[in-house]
Amino acid sequence: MSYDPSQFPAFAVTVDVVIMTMSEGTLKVLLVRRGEAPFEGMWAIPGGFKRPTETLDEAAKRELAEETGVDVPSLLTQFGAYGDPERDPRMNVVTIAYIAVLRDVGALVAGTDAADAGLVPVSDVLKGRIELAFDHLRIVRDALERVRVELELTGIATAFVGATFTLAELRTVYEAVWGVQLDAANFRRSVVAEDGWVIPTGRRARPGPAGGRPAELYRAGRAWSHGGPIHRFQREERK
Amino acid sequence: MSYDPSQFPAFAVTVDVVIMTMSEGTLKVLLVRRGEAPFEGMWAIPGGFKRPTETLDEAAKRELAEETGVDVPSLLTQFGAYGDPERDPRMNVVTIAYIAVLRDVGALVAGTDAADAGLVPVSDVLKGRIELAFDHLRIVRDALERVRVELELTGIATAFVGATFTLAELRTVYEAVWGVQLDAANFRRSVVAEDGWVIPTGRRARPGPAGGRPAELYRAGRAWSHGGPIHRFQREERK
DNA sequence: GCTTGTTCTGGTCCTGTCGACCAAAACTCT
DNA sequence: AGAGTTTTGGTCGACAGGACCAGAACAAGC
Repeated sequence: MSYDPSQFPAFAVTVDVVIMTMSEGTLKVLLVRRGEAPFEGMWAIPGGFKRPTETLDEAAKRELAEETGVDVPSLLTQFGAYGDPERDPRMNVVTIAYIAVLRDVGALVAGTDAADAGLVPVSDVLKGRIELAFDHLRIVRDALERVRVELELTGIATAFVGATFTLAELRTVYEAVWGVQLDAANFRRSVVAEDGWVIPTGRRARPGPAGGRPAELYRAGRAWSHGGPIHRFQREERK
Repeated sequence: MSYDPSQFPAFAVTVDVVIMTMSEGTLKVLLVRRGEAPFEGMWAIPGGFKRPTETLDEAAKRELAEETGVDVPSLLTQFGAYGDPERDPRMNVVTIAYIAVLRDVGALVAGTDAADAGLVPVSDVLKGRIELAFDHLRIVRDALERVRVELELTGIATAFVGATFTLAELRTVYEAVWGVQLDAANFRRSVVAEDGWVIPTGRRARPGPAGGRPAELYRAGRAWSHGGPIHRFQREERK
């Protein structure tokens, strides 16, 4: 606790944002291609320096806006800090990592220069099929684990889908994030039973190319802070 | 993503450790009294500067050892980063916050200068009966919430008790952290049913001053990563 | 128009879990 | 010995969750 304000080790502080989305039924993460050394040309999580005048949350929000143009993120959660001495070969950098969960940002990404930004399946990153700069692999791993927990504890699931959605869409979120298969009927019962979480709009969705009965459209109700309708514990152990 | 290594805003990076323990049946937090400005004489969470050569986890471990002498913490978890521009009036300080859960450290604290370290009930801090320096109140609040979640998801409960313990001791941990009342018989069934989590030693504990049947002594088995024996969801809603 | 295929919706059944409650066991203290 | 206390073990009922089935509502093909 010896505390000398004039003499302290200086660090660079950055904010990295793991932007996750559902696309084509699988969980994807937004990556950018680095234009400079070190790790030039390699994929990385978007991020940048924190400014002295802003809070960490504000910095994350700014980085997200700069990268995707999304201004009001439905979910932006801090989940970890990384400060290993050798994580950046140039200097001492401590980074604060955030998760942003967005509705499909495929259009946004396509709008930017397609060469330096892309949506990549999370599984490809975890399996090492895509190598990331710095310790970003570890950050993505931790982010996924956090999303898995958050999915059970909070209303984060609706952040993956649009303003209105079918229960089948919502179900694919759980299935993709947890890597499980859920019974459509049972899922429906659990979600609808949780009072006030999803609100029927009365309208119906257009069936997909394969036909099928049109699904009811719902919109997100209040998000709870504890205890979602779907739990994953037994599922994992038995699988 | 413009990234100029030679020109970046410099920050001080500190590591703060919220040390929690069970004492006299209630949840307590270890606080130190500040000896210097700002906030001189006020209670604060122990912490200090991160060194450029160590990782964040190592820094937290070092701070914990310096403060309590405990070298092998049963639990030391990073749970948040705080970097509001005005959180330290002197300069830009980003702090990484850790939780350390320890078996009763009352003896350790008594060993140090009693004037500048003390175990304080967490509830007193949350209710504002004890004012903390910086944004440490918020940090303690977040720490408690994290412990509550962790208690359900991991084997953290055994970190609060000693090497061997009775199920009644373990039950008071859940009751104190969650603020609930649990049925002793049901608690026992749940915990013992979880295979391999607590291991009976065959020995028995001495009954307390009020007498009563002597309880079996257990020791901690493996800690699981997901899905503890006790859940709190319905409990909270009904209470 | 009818059939087939697909998807969503609603229902039943069954098992396991969890809380409430009760009773016996094993100790201390008077 | 008896009262009080705490642990341990058991029963019972409510309820949630998963497996499974059937009907409803659409598209596409013949």
